[in-house]
Amino acid sequence: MTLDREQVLRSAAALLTRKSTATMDEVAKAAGIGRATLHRHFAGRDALVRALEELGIQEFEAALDTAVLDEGTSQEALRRFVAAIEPSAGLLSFLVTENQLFEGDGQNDGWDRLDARVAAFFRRGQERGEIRIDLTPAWLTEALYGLISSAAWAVQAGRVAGQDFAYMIVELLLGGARRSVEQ
Amino acid sequence: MTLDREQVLRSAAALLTRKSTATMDEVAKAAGIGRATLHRHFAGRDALVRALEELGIQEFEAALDTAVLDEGTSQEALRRFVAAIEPSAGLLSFLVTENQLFEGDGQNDGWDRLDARVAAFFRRGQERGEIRIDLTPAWLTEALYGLISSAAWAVQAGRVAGQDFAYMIVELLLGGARRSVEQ
DNA sequence: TTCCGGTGAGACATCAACGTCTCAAGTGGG
DNA sequence: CCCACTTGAGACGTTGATGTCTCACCGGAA
Repeated sequence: MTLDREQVLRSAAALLTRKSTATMDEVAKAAGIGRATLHRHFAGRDALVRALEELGIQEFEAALDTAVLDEGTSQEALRRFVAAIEPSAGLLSFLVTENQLFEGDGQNDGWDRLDARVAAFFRRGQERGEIRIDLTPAWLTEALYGLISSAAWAVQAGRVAGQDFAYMIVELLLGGARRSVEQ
Repeated sequence: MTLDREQVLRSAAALLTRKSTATMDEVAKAAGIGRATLHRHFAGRDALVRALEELGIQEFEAALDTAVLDEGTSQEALRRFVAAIEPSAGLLSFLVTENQLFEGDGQNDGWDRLDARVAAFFRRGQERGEIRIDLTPAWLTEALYGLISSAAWAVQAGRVAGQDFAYMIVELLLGGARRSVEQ
């Protein structure tokens, strides 16, 4: 029985999303495999996290590709992206906080590439006059990540409905909470 | 030389904000005291975190009191609150993620009280017609926390300017990133 | 059937952090 | 001045997670 590496990473992601301090033993049990087997495929906890990082980056990138941020209005593009990233929101949330722990040492540069793509999206929106120019692309990028994490957590905690995930994020990020005059 | 408990908690908060997995030894060193002394005043890591939780709740509550959310428009009130919470943003961010680890066991009910006050603020805004009603108070509350955390982190990482802290959060949360017609 | 590679279970040593304790030193109050 | 109290430093045992290893087992391929 050959190990399904993908499936192991999936269950590890699901577990670590809920409990970021989970033990290697817990991760193994969650994947339905032995701890020894887990070690055979991932040299250690660090290696596991790095593999999850690769997975997260890959899914993030796939979501960006799927969304085709260049097409249509900023709102339409962002809505497509958030909908595409939703299944990975928990993993992303875990990786973001995990990344904050790394104090500057070898940080996967994949994140920089993704940050750049998202920031570029907001910048294009500004150039087309669809996005405010008094909020920097860097801040909008960070805010998007924060809202995705918050929404993922709020949904999991049952404080908000899961079906509203994309709507909540996009409406708040683009439209804001203020009730405008025309609506 | 009597130990300054407040000062110890401050430096612990500052350290744990940056490195949430810091050791008791690191916390002690950061506070300029010995590990034994730290243990004399906080029975263990849990006790320390709980003390920080108390501090965070207290500062959060103080910020809510300072802001007087009932007065003026929602925007003015929110701006006052975010400005008041800014010094505690890092600590809050740490406590929020720390809280997510606690799987339902004894959770400080002070958070519920704070959540209720914030949610009530958004609900009042909705009733006065200042806040959209298609975004629930619960989501707006979570989103506010997420934006505060994101902003605190982004400022510390040097990705955004610290002086824009309150402006960025309030403008994005209330106004949204979309460029409106009249502005 | 017979191998062979991968697996699960468990034993084992290692290591880092924890919590406790002791003791010398220093401070402040009486 | 002296004493009570607190601190800092370090030693010590304990715990929990880690990483490695062995061995029996099983399923698929020859």
